Amino acid sequence: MEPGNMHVTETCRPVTEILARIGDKWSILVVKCLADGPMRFNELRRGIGGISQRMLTLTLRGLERDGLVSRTVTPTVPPRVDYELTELGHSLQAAVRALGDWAIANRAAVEAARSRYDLALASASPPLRRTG
Amino acid sequence: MEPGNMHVTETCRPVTEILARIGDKWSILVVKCLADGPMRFNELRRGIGGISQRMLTLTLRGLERDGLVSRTVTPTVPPRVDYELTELGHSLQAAVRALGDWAIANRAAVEAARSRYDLALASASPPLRRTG
DNA sequence: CTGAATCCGGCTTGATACTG
DNA sequence: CAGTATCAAGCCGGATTCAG
Repeated sequence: MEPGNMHVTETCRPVTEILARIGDKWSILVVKCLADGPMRFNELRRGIGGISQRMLTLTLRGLERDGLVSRTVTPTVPPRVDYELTELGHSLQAAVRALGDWAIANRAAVEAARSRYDLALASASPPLRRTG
Repeated sequence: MEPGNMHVTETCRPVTEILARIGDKWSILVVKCLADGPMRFNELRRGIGGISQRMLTLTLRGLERDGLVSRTVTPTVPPRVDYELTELGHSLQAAVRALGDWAIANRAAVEAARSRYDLALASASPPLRRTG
């Protein structure tokens, strides 16, 4: 297996793995949200919108586990917990931006392709569709 | 909602969408596999390894629908179908590479963080864990 | 305020069998 | 070779409830 001829799976495993982490429904949103600075739990919750308490907790735990986010507890009477992007987290955010740029730049193209595909399908596949 | 203060969800929706497409279990592998040139169905299947016929079909359909992959049928006796990255697909592949580079560069750091986290958890959370 | 525990429905994935 | 159809299993995510 010389370089340049290695199996695709080899080259991709890391990508697939990181994608498995940030490819879920909320991680990216959380990371983006934290990009501007530390935030508290419910601040994040509101900032993201639509995320359940459970999923925010789960997402945060996963991110923390992988060293992307740090969690700071201030044991005041109403407990205060701040989440913040680690250096690793920030570097990831930067890498993700490339994907974001692509997404923004090509959003229209993708949607157009999608429409074309769906339309072509609709006028071809339905059983017994005739010209009349 | 002035720029610079727009809701995170706004900025991220495109990213989340593209992530929903390529964030599944196989899309990235397929795209990477096709990066080197056109491939036939079972070629891809072997090249990826571990993917079921069904999932390859589904993944390919999705990619084709979004204009990332083109499908060319040659109606010979054993049918021949070639899949190829479109220009759009290639551009995506380039964007994804940034993420891939990050993943490769920081793989160790992530795994280390993971181990640390799991270890810290193991020595703290189990009910009634004592020093003895 | 932050978070854990539980219950549950749905989507995604996979195994298998069948078709052209 | 390429693809579809069907069915079962598992994980994900959401709502709700309880706790420190």
